[in-house]
Amino acid sequence: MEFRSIKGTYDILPNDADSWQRVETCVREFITRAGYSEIRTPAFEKTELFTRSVGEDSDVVSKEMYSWTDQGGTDITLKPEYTASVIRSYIQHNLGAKSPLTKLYYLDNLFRRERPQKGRYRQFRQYGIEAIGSPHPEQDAEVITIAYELLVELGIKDITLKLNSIGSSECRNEYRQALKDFLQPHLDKLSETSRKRFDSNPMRILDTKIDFEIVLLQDAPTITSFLTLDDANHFDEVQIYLEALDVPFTLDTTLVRGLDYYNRTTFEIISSKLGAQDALCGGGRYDKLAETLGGKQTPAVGFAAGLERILIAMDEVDTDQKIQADKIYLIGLGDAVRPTMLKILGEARKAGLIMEFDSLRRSIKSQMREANKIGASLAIIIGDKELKDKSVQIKDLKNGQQESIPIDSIISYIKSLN
RNA sequence: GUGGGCGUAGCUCAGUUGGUUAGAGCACCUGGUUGUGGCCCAGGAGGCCGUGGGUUCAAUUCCCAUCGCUCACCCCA
Repeated sequence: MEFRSIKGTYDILPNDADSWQRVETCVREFITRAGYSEIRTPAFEKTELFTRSVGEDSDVVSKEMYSWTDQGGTDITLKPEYTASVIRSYIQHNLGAKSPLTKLYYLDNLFRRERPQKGRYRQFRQYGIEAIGSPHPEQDAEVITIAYELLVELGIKDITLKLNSIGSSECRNEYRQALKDFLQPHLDKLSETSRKRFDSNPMRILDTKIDFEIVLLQDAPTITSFLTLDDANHFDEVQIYLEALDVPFTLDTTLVRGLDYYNRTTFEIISSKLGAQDALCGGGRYDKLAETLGGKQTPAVGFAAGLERILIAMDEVDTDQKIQADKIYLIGLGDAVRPTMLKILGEARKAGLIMEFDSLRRSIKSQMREANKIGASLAIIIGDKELKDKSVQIKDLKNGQQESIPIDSIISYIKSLN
């Protein structure tokens, strides 16, 4: 085969498109009800938007971006995540001037060049929301609740909400030092990757999957004990409000997000139905991002959820409830009837009827089989005999009853059936 | 970038201790008398057995390479 879809990309065929549409519709309705409006930004942005916001040293920027220099010499990158792009647009159009609180959502394609595996693709779809303008913990709680309740609404079971606070940058510096002090004596026993992280990004060591290190880290200082009073209060309030909203969560002091712009609240929702890539969604607060991108100081909180992963998690759920519209199949016999047949088709569709016909000039038997296959409830048959006396046969495919009616009354006849 | 698993029909998979025309189920197409579906019956189409090389009288089968898919590491949604 000469051409196939590129590694990490895939076609959504008609069969799967049904479930995609159901999920997308559900997401849009749910989020719209919560008062969030859609924003769509271009598929690519200046590369620097991401290097600056996501972080030069992050995995996403350092090795996963689809970047190129265009013919005009501009460095361009296919969006690997949406938040930076949304904030760029927020600043560019001065949305903050229209309202002190801006609530946005998106549902779109993103691109990262990673090795594909279960729940991870190079072109993937996310939906996400951003609440821009409020520094207060009730906003964190609302955002988290939307993430959680939407998954529940989609029928996904066995999900766990993990919550943490990584504080502000000041206390993170202190914590980073404390963590290094703690690990220093054990440095020679750590894995190679952990030793590298010791210098570059010690907090990532908390993500380790090595048993020995997990045990060792049980006694390590936790970020929560380094939070400033304000940070700690904020975190406490988030928890109080989540309880008020009846959203169950578990605290996880090892939850360190890979994007640089987060501060204070971070969270993640995982599903046991997925493989190693078990995060259905993740997000948190990012109060400094707008400034980083040259805007005014603007607190914000949001999350992103992977739609492929949601679809995988939903697979266990029974989603096979096909909406069966009342289809009509138009059967023509012989060359002479064709103009009349197409006239019927055109008028029926203008009248809002759901009608299909056979363009293969097949036998009546084949056409009847086709009518049955597509689940039509009625078949209209027109041949030379009918053409002569300006009538058609209408057959009810459920009970097999068939009758002859005048060709002019097809639409009114069908409408009278409902 | 690194490792494991897997590549036979559109799909799910048999099979060959190396030996003539490579199979099944589902799906698809056409028929089962003159112009009527669903069940049933009959027939049909569709595979360079992923690709290239090697061993052999003989390779879909054994060996090597390569490509692809997949899962995992890393990181993330």
